[in-house]
Amino acid sequence: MNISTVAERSGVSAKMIRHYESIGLLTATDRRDNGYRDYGENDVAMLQFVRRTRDLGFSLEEVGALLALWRDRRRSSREVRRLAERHLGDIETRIAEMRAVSRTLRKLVHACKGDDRPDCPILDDLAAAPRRPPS
Amino acid sequence: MNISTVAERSGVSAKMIRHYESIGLLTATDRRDNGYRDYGENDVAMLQFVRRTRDLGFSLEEVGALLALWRDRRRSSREVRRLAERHLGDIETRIAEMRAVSRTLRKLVHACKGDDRPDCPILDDLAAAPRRPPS
DNA sequence: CTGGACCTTCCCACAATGGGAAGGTCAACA
DNA sequence: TGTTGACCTTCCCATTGTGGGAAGGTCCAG
Repeated sequence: MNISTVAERSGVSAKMIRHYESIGLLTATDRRDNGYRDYGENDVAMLQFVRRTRDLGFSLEEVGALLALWRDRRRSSREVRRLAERHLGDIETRIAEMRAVSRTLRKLVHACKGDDRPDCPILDDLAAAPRRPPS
Repeated sequence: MNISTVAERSGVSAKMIRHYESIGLLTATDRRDNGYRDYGENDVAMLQFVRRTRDLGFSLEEVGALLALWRDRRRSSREVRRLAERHLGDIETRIAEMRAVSRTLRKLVHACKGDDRPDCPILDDLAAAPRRPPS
């Protein structure tokens, strides 16, 4: 199977497959006589795994770890779970930060008339940066 | 005022101040005879504005636009508000996406025993990627 | 045999930030 | 006065993940 076929079937672009191989995330696949990479069904499944894992926001490093655990029949689910928990924690932290930003922005947008005149609470707030407005 | 002083007072690192200048986000400041950049109080305020704007997640391009509006006494608050609204929309979209990821991860983590054994719903789910599990 | 659709590698770009090298300058203290 | 340490300057490199595109080889259908 050519790279573009496996790319389409897995949802990982050919560009990225080559890149993942080059950084060692994926073990290099066999080449045909003409130098073309040659993939099988297992590769489709593996790349789908990568794709899904990326979709859940895991870094490529984490994807590598998860791939290794996936392949390791003697893994402990504890390790997998720990990895997922840590990532979940990161996500939740980032969500919390973004929600704080979102709240602030909503207030500011709300306070701004949005008309032809220059007076603008948004700019005022940005200019008055250092002090934290009392929530 | 030297760059490290203005950096400390504004919360923008000296490295970044130089960088912002190099990409044209900031107009180049005056130099002393020895070639050192020289800053005044206005620059502190301006960099604080940049810092705060960055903290709210605006891109450098948007920071530039906001800086220009801030300086333009004939601006319309409409323009400022539009910019802020667009950014707010982006943030909210991203939050929604991350919350979906977070929900999925929470379910998976919950389903995984996290013991010494290899059975792991997390890996199972990642492997079964393509289909969307019914929520 | 030719053209279009593949494939290969290699370099460049992005966003935003930081690290660090190599070299010049300033100020304080012995 | 000389040295030392803390500044400053520019320049290049790394990060993270993805894509664009060039230059060149290959394959297949008409």
